[in-house]
Amino acid sequence: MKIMVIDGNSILNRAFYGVRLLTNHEGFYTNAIYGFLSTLFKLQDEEMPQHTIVCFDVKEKTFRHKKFETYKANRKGMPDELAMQLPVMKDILDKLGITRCEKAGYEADDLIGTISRIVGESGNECVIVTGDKDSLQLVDDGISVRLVTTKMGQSTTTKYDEQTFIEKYGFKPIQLIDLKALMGDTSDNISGVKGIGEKTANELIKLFGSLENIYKNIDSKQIKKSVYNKLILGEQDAKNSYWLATIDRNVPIDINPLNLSDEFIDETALLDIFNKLELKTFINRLGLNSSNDNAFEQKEIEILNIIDFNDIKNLQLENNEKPVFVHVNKPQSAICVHIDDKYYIIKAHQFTEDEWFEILRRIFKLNVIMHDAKDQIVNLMNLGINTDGITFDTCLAAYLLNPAEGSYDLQRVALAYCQIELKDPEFDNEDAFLGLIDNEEVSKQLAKWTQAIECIYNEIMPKLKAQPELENLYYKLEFPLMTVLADMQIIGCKVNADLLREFGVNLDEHIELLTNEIYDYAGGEFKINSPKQLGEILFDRLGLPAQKKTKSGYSTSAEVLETIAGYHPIVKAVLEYRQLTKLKSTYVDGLLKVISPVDGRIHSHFQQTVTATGRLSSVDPNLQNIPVRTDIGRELRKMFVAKDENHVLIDADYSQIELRVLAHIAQDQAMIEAFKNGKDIHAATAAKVYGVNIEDVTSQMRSSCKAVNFGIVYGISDFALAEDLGISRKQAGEFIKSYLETYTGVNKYMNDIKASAKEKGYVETLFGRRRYLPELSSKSFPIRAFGERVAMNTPIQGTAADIIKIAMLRVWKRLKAEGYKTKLILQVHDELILEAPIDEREQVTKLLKEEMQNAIKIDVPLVAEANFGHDWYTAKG
DNA sequence: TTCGGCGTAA
DNA sequence: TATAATTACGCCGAAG
Repeated sequence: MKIMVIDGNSILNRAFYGVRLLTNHEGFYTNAIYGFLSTLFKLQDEEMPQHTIVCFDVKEKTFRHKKFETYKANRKGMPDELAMQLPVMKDILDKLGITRCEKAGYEADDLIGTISRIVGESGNECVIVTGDKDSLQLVDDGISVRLVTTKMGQSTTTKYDEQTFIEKYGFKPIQLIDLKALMGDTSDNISGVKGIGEKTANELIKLFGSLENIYKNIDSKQIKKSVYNKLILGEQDAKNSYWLATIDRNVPIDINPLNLSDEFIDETALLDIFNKLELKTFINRLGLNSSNDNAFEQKEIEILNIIDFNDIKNLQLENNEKPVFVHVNKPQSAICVHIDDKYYIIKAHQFTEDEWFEILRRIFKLNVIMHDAKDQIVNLMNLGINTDGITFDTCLAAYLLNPAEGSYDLQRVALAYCQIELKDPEFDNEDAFLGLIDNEEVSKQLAKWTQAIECIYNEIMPKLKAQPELENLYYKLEFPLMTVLADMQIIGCKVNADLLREFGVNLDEHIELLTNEIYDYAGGEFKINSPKQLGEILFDRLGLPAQKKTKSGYSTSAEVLETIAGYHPIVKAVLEYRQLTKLKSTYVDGLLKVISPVDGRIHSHFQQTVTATGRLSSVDPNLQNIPVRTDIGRELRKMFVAKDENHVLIDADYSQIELRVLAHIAQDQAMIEAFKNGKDIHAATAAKVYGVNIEDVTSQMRSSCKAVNFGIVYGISDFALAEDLGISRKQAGEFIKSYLETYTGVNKYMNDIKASAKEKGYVETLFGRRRYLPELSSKSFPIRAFGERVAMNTPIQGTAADIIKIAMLRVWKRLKAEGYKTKLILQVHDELILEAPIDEREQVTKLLKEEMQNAIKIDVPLVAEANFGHDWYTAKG
């Protein structure tokens, strides 16, 4: 008989850190469970044991802790993402009919030691599975260890029996205890003998065999004087360490490993659990799914390489209502079209350019479903190909179902929803692709990726339908918006490159002067942009008072430098240097790099599946953080210009959109009233909080209230407000208190939303955009507190994002429908920028303000203000 | 390559 | 108890 004993905690840990974080769509983490079961099933297949036992540590202190308080004292608890998986893991094992073994006061190692001894002594075979080398001491006749290691996400196991152990280590397994007694083990906080490391310990063991024998022969000439001294000094440590490192093989365990009943597998329960966890591979693996709705997974992929243009015609691609799954590879040079159960592979190099365009034209008339279609739409539209056929994007849907994932590339989504592991493409650039072009692998890989899209679609559709508001958001807003964003990306924004270069030269001159000035003050050259070197100069060499520390040294942030600017002229110079080099490197150089040589315009990518709140983001370059607050920074906006003298930029931005949204969501009558009366909200707030007439509000009072108004939206704390306003924490606390007494509705909303988030596990915007908040059930206070702030902020920021997206879509549609030449070119969270022919300016401005202000009806007016000019600097007003 | 520190925007 | 404001992107230096 063969028994397999698994160190549950050890394998679960390895699985957690070895498999990247996976969750189901509700945000419940599943990666450790996934990894554990993969390992378990793989080893069961390989070893074919009659029975499997999984041992777990119990939370309580063990007999080792009781004797030595320091034992494993430096161990940190499990992260919450892992802790939440543990009880579910145990439940799965129970339902699999696998014996679990736990005993208070003992570690899993001791249970394994005992079980393996009993099995070994009975003449049966025992295989131990663990990720912990300590257990190797248990290796004996009939007892082997499979040591699991994880490298780059792949787990591999090495099998040790007595012979292989001796070959590798040169001594017997049991002598590992002696070795550890000498060299110690930092991970368990076992001291060993001070000053003796791995090398000396190994030599001693090979010479004397055991700790006991070393001390018996302590006067032997074979021991060097220095080692002798260390051994004498550390004798007690060595003995204690020996005791700690020894696994107890005589635990009074509650099971009899030689008489285990046959495993009963509770299929119904397992099916339910795996469905909830969205771990479908295990459903298939265990054959739990008799109805077999994943027929396509088992089906051989039928690949048809299309090489003759006439074949395209024969495909009867026209007028096909059925969904067609399409995947285009990265250099747009091959496409896979999946209809019914066939996969058509079409490679560009086998056709003339005209033929290829015609093929694309036909394909994208079909009812096409893709993953991450926006960049493809951009490419196709640039080729003049109509993409109206595209009806669904699985990437966008995955984002809406859980916008906090961070990344939604096909590989990740396929793994999350279908447990399909797609290999990295071997041909993601033109050369590599041409090299492999006729390789059958290329076709196969394309087909597999396309198959994954179908699987995701089948998984995601019911989930989207189950949330009607989200479904509505998807079809009415996000999906159509994708085309708007593609359009914006194609049009881009014209940049005056000459002016930009000139500005850069100017900056360089100033930077040069500042650099020399700083070197003079510092008494030598150094990298001013290195916080490390700068910190040493300022705080060590010049002896300026350090304020804050970071993980790696002194903080040199602008905030810190400003407080010490009076002490030494170098500080001001550094601050100015920072500002100018920032403008030069990030903006001047950064923007020059991305001006298209074709049209002299910048084509930023507006990303739709990045932020957790529903906002857009902008990359390559980021046009949502072009400076505006300082005069010198704002100069950059003069470089963003309308296409010629017959055009202007029109810039409209919402006034206080987030506070307005807050007033509405919180149904705060006082705040709603203030907005309805068209008052300056910060001044109105000050008047109420300070109890004065609005005419008597000082600029000081207004600015304090402005800070609180901002802070409230972020989930304020007295600490942060105190920092911001430069007042005491107590004062800040009282200030917040009187603010919340003024706006009681806001106060109630903040409490209610936290309670509701905790209860439901998520928060929503006005339009049902949802964000899950696993942070709220964390045991760690900072993480929980973060979750609460996010709960307060996301509905506000997210609703504002929804609103401007609605406005964008309507503006774009009206411009098109009413035949304007004006184009929507940029969005900056609460601001839209159009490029308009001068003669359309007035009408289009009216249209723009109208659509922005009427995007939705809420209990406060939405106000948008518009300006225009030849460049962004002027248009911003 | 990847990470920390910093700074830009809403 | 301990922590200390939301959402992003990009550059530099330093460590790997």
